[in-house]
Amino acid sequence: MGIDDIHNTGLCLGLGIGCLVMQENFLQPNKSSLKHDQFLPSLSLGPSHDMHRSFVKFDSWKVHGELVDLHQRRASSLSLIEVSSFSNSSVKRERDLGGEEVELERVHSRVSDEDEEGSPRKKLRLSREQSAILEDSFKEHNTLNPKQKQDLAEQLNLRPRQVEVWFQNRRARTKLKQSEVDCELLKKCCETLTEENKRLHKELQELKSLKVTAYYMQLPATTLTMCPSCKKVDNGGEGPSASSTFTIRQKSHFFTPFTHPSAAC
DNA sequence: CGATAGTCTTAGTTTACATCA
DNA sequence: TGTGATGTAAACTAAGACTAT
Repeated sequence: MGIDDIHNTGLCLGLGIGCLVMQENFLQPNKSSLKHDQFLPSLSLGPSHDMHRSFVKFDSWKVHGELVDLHQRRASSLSLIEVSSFSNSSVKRERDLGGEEVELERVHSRVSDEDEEGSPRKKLRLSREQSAILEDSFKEHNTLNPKQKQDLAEQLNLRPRQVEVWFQNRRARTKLKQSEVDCELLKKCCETLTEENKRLHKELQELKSLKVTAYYMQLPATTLTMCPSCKKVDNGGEGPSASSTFTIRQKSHFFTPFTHPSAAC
């Protein structure tokens, strides 16, 4: 049973609201307390990164000062940060937040493929310390402004380009993980709907057989509106048109009462 | 107000390295 | 111990959005 089948159940609206409520709660977190490593489940199928993107952009500007402190503290506790750069780079000037220019290393793709000897690039493996500091930084904000990038690169003995790439890949991994979580939620939602659909089909069959029995026994139509939960009989129906009376009452009376029988009576 | 260049991000891909059967 | 398959992560590319000039 796929997602398309959910729409075919004819029941997805009611249960879908449950999902939407859940989604709404997930998508409206208290943003100021949201941690980047605690991603909230979401059933959103559309592109949802725009809101998140604008949020993290704001966040990265806001906490810049704290970030530097955090990293300085962390680095001071480490005995050694390995030097892990392999490739050449060209130098370019990038504008900082305030418009002042900061000299940054700028790596152009093909240049970085070769080291000084012109041999093919060696693949960098970040040390544990480097990874830990990058993770800490990512928890603070998952994007970097040029100044933050430069500071982090200096602290880690990496090129700014390497820091930038690490953040790009880290964001991609986070997104992938979140997709997996979303997928699991959708699966569970689908299973729930399938069960509900089966149950309702079964009830429908029972009601249909009850109706046929009543017709052949020539019982009054009002008998058919008896609630199966509380056994009360609704006397409101009148006239010989047993089937139409029953149909209308079935929809209004029997749909929710199975989950909340007392509320129906 | 439209054109252009520069920057940044994402999605997808390639590639080097580590691990395991 | 050597080797191929596989997974992971660093690095790259292309395209689109946005902004400043």
